[in-house]
Amino acid sequence: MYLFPNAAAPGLNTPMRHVSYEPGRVVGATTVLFHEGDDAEALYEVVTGVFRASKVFPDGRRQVVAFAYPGDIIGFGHGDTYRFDCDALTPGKVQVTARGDIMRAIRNRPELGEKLLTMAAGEIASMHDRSELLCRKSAMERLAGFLLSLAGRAGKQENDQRIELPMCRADIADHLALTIETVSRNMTKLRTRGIIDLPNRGSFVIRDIARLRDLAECETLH
Amino acid sequence: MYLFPNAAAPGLNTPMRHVSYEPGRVVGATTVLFHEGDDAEALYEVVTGVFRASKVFPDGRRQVVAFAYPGDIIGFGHGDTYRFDCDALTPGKVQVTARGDIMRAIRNRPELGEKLLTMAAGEIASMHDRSELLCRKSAMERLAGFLLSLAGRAGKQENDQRIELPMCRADIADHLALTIETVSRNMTKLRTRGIIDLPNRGSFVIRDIARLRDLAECETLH
DNA sequence: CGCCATTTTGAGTTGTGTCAACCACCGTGG
DNA sequence: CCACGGTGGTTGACACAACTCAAAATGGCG
Repeated sequence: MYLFPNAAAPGLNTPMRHVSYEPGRVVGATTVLFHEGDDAEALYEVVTGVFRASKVFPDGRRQVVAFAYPGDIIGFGHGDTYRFDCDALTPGKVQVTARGDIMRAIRNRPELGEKLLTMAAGEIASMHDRSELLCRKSAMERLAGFLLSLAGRAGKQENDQRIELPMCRADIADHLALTIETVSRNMTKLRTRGIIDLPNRGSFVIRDIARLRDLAECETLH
Repeated sequence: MYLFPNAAAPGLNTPMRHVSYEPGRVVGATTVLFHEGDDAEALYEVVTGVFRASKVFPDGRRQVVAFAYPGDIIGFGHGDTYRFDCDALTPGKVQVTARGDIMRAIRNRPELGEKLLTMAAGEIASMHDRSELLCRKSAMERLAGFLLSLAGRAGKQENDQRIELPMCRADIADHLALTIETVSRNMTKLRTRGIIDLPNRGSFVIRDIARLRDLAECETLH
């Protein structure tokens, strides 16, 4: 993931913003923040919009590492060069902090280093969960879990609220390590069972969040 | 993984050992270093032997997170409590460092915090590779890659050298997210094709490392 | 309205899991 | 020294979820 949900390190955002006084950068949809292999010069905090971190393998397969929502920080945990591409799915705004500023800040304020280590630990834990998700869960469990995570990020945990789906099926498929056909079939299944609605391509509505949660957890309800 | 290969942070081992003057702990096979949920009080550096980090899920399935060889450090990247169990596959020796000592050392020497962050970045990168391995690779690619990684750790990159296989099939299966039957079938396939030998349960010999590398990389050679 | 990209649906294939039987190794005890 | 029992490993038959290839349908946009 390489992305830290802000909850992972409460209180860290403030000191980080103080490190640098860049005004923030406004970007349009499809704007590329950086490519895999570029010098990892900066950290990006998503202010508005949705960003996509993805990686293309030699054989052409693609892995969408993460979708970054407001509050997420992109670019931490790389070495000298970025390990994936990052671009904008929607118009948005990012707060840019130079890498060097971070390291300098750590030297002056060791407790900041500790906080970053705590963030790293949280990041590692979430990668753990992700690798469990990818290797042990069925297509339906993955999709249900994904839709729930979108609902959580949007702060819409109730039934019947419309939730944006800014990524296309191919993005979802590459994120969950499935094919677009499998994603589509399971979407349809959820819809015909009355668990979700698909009013149009760019959004969905959870009609029965309890059953969706069951599907995300349990092997045998598909 | 939560384990740092020593290569990830050259020069870090020395300062870490200086933090605490514990003499090292000798343990027998099957000794448990810690359980999931225990207070994460210490870091363990493997001096000799092979250790296993694993996690059991509510439904009884198990994931072997990593195998730790001499030089690897176990216990970093957890929060307040360990996130998996760790026990010894063989008799061995570990160097124990109290967690508090690490954090104290960071306060006094900020550059140590930077090093640890670099290690964390390396750790995150290896988790990345692992999640690619688990979700995009076939059983044969996984197994071939696993055997190659064992050869690498043992420093035996040439053909016809006997390499220890201290873990049982079930451990391998749970590490690669496969069943023991699938592991076994692919082992047999490698043997009948003359790519490896299996002189006994506890070891293997690579007969044709070039072909093994091809299998670890390429989708279509199985 | 009509075009094009995206999504959905359908039909058939395949790799891996499941369940079950069998085998081989190895320590134990007579 | 060998028979025995048990654990761990291998092999076989079958099932099924997800993939592949192909075609149809949908939706957005000029």
